[in-house]
Amino acid sequence: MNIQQVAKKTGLPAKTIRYYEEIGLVSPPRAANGYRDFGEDDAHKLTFLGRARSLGFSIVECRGLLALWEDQDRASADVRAIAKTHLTAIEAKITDLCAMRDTLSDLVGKCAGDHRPDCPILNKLSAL
Amino acid sequence: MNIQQVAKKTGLPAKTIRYYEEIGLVSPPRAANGYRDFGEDDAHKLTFLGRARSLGFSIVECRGLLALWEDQDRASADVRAIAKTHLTAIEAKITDLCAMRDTLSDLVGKCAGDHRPDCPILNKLSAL
DNA sequence: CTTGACCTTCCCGTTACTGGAAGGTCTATC
DNA sequence: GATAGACCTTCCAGTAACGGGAAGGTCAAG
Repeated sequence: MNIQQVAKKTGLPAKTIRYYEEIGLVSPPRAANGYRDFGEDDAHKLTFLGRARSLGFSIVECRGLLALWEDQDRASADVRAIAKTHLTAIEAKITDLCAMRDTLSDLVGKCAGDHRPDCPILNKLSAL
Repeated sequence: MNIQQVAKKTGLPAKTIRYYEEIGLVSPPRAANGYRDFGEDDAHKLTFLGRARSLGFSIVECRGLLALWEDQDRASADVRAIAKTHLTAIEAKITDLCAMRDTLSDLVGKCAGDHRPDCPILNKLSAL
């Protein structure tokens, strides 16, 4: 498979796949002409990576998950630990964003949004 | 005021303040020895920036808010527009993260997390 | 044999800083 | 006056995870 084909199959941009090769997440063999020649195993791995990334796992975490995925003797506890850490981080981010949203939503609600210069949003940001 | 003093006063790291000067958000005068010499106006501006950043506004948005803040003839509608756009982006991000959280939370709940290799998390990520 | 769609590598740009090195300055103390 | 330590300065590099685009090789079709 050439890179465009595996891109289509996995849903990842070709650029991303090249990048993943560069950082050692996949190592497709090369054809005689120098083109990457992806096998089903590579495609499967890339699909795995795409799913993990879409769940917000960082590249470092993905590397860890990939290693566990390929280790037949892994303990599910190790996978669960990575996922739990990530889950906690996501929850923290959600909490942060919700606080921002609440404040902003409140301010937007209070701002007349007309031609006049008086603005509760700016007032809040510049309050002493 | 020297940079450390204004840093303490605004809660921003000195490095960040230098960066804000570099990108033109503030322009403190220099003393004879070359040190930045912040006035109350600079400190106030930096406080404003810190608050806006803590609400998740990007630097570009902050630049816009700052310009409006300093424009006595501004229309509150312009401020409100920036805030609403940002609010929408935040809400989208929250939606995304909540979806990730739900999926992950479900998977973590299903994973035994013991010494055995069987793991619903990896199964989900590698499903064909 | 040419066109167009692939493929390759390489390098820069993105966001908003952070860390660190090399070197000048100020203040206090001995 | 020397020195130590706490400031200050600039500049350079790195972060996460790619995306854009240039320059150039390859392949299949007409």
